[in-house]
Parts: sequence; C-alpha cells; structure tokens
Amino acid sequence: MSTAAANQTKQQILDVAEELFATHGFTGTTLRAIVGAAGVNLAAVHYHFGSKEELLCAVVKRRAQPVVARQLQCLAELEAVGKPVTVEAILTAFFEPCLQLFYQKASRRTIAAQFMGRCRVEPEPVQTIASAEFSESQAAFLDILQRVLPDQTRSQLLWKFDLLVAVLIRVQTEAGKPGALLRSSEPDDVQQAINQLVRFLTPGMRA
Amino acid sequence: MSTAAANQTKQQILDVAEELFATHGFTGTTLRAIVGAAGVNLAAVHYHFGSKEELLCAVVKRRAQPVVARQLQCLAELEAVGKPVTVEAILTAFFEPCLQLFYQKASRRTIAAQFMGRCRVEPEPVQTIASAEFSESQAAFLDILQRVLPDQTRSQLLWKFDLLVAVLIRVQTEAGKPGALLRSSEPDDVQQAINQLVRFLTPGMRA
DNA sequence: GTCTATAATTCGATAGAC
DNA sequence: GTCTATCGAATTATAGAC
Repeated sequence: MSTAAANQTKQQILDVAEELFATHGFTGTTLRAIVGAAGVNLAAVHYHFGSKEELLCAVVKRRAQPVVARQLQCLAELEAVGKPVTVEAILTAFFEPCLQLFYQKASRRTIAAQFMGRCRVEPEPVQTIASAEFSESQAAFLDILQRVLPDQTRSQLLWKFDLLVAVLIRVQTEAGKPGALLRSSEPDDVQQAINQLVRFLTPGMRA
Repeated sequence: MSTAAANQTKQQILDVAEELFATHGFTGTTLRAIVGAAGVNLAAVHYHFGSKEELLCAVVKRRAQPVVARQLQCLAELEAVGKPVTVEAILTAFFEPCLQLFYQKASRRTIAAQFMGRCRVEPEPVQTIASAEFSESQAAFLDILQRVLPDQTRSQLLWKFDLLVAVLIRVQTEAGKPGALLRSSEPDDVQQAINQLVRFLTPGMRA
C-alpha cells in the first residue's frame, strides 16, 4: 500500500537514519543498525529509497529545504520593510532558521541540528550532497552582505561568510552537550543563543 | 631490524594514513587503501601499530603534541615579557602554532592542517582521542582569557573559546581549497590569514 | 621485519515467496 | 509492501613461513 503503514515505515527509517548519521557519520552507520533501531526490515530501505546514499539524500533534503526556504523568506522580508538593512539583521536571518527548526517536534530539534551540522563536515559524498542544498542560500547571503558592506572585497566577504558557517556548524554539532552554547531547543534559549552569536560576530563582519 | 628500512615503512604508513584519514575520515579509510598507496604490506600495519585505531592514535599524537607544546610556549613567553597581555596576542598564540606547522615539510603542511581539523569533527572514537591531546592547551587558554577578561563569566568564555575552535577547524579543513582563507602554506600567507582571523574575532571576544 | 594466505565477520544489495 | 534467505565483495585481524 502507499498509505498509512508504508508512510510510517518510511518515516521511521528517515528518523532513525538522521539520528545515527548525526552520531556516527555516514560511513560509520550501517543499514543494519538503522533497520534494527527502526524496527523495520532491511529490504524496506532499498524498496523505499533505493540505496544507502539515496537514503542520505532524502534525510538531507527533508531538513535542508525548509531551512533554506525560511532563510530566503527572512531575507525577502528584510528588504521589503524599506528601512536600511543592518549586519545584525542579516546574521539573525542566517542563524535563526538553522537553529530554531520550527517545523520539528521539540524532541527532535537537537538531533536535527546535530545532523545538519554533521552533514557539512562529513567527507564525500555527504559534503557535496549537503552543499548543493545550501548553495542558493549562500549566494543570497553573499549578495546582501556585499550590498550592505560595499567597501569589502568579494574574497573578504567569502571567507567571512565561511566563518559564519563554521560557527553555525559548531553550534549545531555541539547542540545539547554540556557547556555548549545551545543547551536546549526551547525557543527562548535558542533566541538567546542567536543574540549572543550575532553580538559576537557582527563587529568582525564590519571590520 | 629496528632501523632505516623499518622506520621508513612506519613513516610511510603514518604519512599516507594522515592523508587518507583527512580526506575520507576514519571509518571511510580502509587499511588496504593505506597500504596500497604506501606500497607496504597489510600485515606491516598490525606489526608496527597493533590495530587501525592505534594507528590513528599515532597519527594524531605526531601532529598534536608539537602544536600544543608550541602553544604553551607562546603563552609562557607572553606572560614573561611583563607588559600587559592583549586579547590579540592570546588569539595569535592560539592560531599560529595550529596553522604554521613549522616542523613539517612545506609539501605536507596543508595535509597536516586538514587532518588536524578533521580529527575534531569526526565521530567517536576519533573525537575523544583528539580532544584528549588538546585538553591541556584548552585549559591554559581559558585560564589566561579569564585573567585578561575578568568581567566575563566562565560559561561565556567557554562558548567563546569554543567558537575560536570552530573557526580554527574550518580554516584547517578548508585549507588549500579555492576561495579558502588559507590557500597556501607559505609562512607569509599563513601569517596574513592569522592576522585577519585575529582582527575578525578580537572585538567579539571583548564584547 | 616482511610476506602469503586465510580466518571470521560484516557490509550493501537483490531475488523471489507471500 | 514486507519478508526470508542469500550473494558477492569487502573489512580487520592473525597465523605461520621465510
């Protein structure tokens, strides 16, 4: 069937795969570990997704696409209001969708953050699959940064934006761990972490 | 024998393992790929190192120990001169040994940087093995930061230092790639990259 | 110390019954 | 769609000759 039970199997696989990929990486996670924890059959993975790599693609897209959509929406709203755009507002538009993860159940937000961070530090082929999902967002942020900071060269903005990505990745992968900046996924805690990140990074972006 | 030929075999294994671990990660690298590229026998790895994980330990220690030693030496020199210690000087003492990698042949510096960055974003058991090597350095930098920035709380300095680590990791793993901050391993280029990092991060550390 | 050969598992993927 | 059974290849590690 293409309904209830099948969708539940698919969802179970996606959820468990996300958690194990986040914890052990792509090559460190076996399909047998996934189906064992998900309580489904090994053959179900190949039936629903085709291969281990295509399963990874599905997990990546499920998380990345809503995040990128919200980033672009935030940028659009920023330009719509007419007031001059600040560096703080750009940085907030960059971090907030990645750390708030609105569409997730609260219990999965930390795992989702850890997975998205891990995606971007994994060796090939994960790196390329994830980068493709974020290329549109990256181009949009570089564009608006160039407009707000016209005195800086393109290559300067390139490596500065890359350091924003570096910080984001670290906050995501360390999320939930003791001593981390992002200890819980409660909206208030997330908002406070974002404020601290923006205050930490804004002066350097302007310098 | 315990001399020339054996040491060359050991060295070859360490060099190739470092490069493949850096590129494909720990679980993504097979001993067969290492011995194939190194031109040595599979059994030689187990003879010289005991296991795949112990080989990893050897590669990590070989790179980390001189770096940490030089970081601690830089900090000691900083305190010895008597003049008040600046945030800029602390950050330079943190980045410079990690990016300069003096003791390496120029041709290996980029690979060494990529490996050290990868160590700190890999899943277990790599993460723990690498963290242990840097714990002494981390404690020393947190101490001096606390003394120079006495108005900031311990937990504030903890996550701020963690963001320095985040930036370092990114610069290391992206080293040599087009558009990266650290494109070559020439001492002058490295020094310029360090200066830019310090200027980018110092205001946020003080804020 | 270096080698061949192989043990003992484990992996991703598939065929075919139901 | 879900299952069992299995293929073929790859993995780390070791035993033992030289």
